[in-house]
Amino acid sequence: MDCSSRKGKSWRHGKLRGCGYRATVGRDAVLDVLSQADEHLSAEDIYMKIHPIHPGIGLTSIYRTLGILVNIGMVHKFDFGHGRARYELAEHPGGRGHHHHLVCTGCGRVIDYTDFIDEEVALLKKTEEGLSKKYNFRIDSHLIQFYGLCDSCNNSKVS
Amino acid sequence: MDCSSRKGKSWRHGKLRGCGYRATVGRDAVLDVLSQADEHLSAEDIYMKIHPIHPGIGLTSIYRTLGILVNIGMVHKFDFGHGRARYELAEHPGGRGHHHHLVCTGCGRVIDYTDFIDEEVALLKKTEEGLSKKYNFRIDSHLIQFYGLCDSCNNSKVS
DNA sequence: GTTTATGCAAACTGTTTGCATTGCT
DNA sequence: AGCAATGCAAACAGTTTGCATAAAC
Repeated sequence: MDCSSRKGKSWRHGKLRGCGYRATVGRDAVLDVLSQADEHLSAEDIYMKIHPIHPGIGLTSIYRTLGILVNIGMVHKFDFGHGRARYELAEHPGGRGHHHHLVCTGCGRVIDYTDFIDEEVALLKKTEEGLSKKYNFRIDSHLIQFYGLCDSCNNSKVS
Repeated sequence: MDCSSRKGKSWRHGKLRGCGYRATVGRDAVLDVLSQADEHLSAEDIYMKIHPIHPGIGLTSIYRTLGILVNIGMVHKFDFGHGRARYELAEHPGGRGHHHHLVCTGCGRVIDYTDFIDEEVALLKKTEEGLSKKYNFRIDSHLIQFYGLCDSCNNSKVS
């Protein structure tokens, strides 16, 4: 979904409103937490961060809000295979902050990397064009992840 | 995990045995179903296919078997964001059968594509090398997925 | 004032686990 | 024989939903 909106100081509200949603305290709080986060947060992580400030906001609303934000493209939802979904603010591919993931299958650690991002994004863009045409598919986003063992898991492994 | 094994007609048994697991009817059945499947199956899909032939094999075993197979690298586990994990036989990157995914966020359809695979794999390999070195990470596998709307979902969308 | 969002508790779903039994080697 | 694998039922975790209330517009 795209839903037009003006940018600006509180363009989040604009974006929500433009998509037909109301701007509420809870939704704002979720966006605040996500924009201050430097890692991928689970719904419960977000709840924990919001709760001290807005004790009235329940986990259910967090889930409902995240659902909306993912739908309108403001937030990306990830699954690193640890049973719970993780969320982060959407960034334009190629823009500052765009990254891919390195997931440790040992301890679950997730490293964001930006190395090779430009090349990757360039190839992805080309691939996207080809695929869109061939399969008549409108591509909205992509996901690149590498799986393996991180430094510490590698060392602690008995072989 | 790597676990040495001889190839050959029933190298699956060898692989299992080599990793210290026993070769059982259930495990064989799971591997059979996976190798005959032309799409990504969920644990329950696999159960459904096995049940008519081996009514004695329960869903629990399927899960346990899949866990093992994923661990020893014979099977890849995917999450396309539809609540259930999906499994497919592992293929060597660059080998015949290696593909990436196009996931429709509308209807959940997953298209395997092999277009651009060579280029993608080449770049991934280079990226892997760089990342391995920089983060001292042992990379075992990668995941590339594109999300968007498929042909039919695109057309049925009212905008 | 009307409509949408929320909280709470209960429901749901996919997956995991405990334990007694079975089956591989 | 000995130990690993299995089935069953129950437990579990994250997420979703029904419904009455509260808040946004």
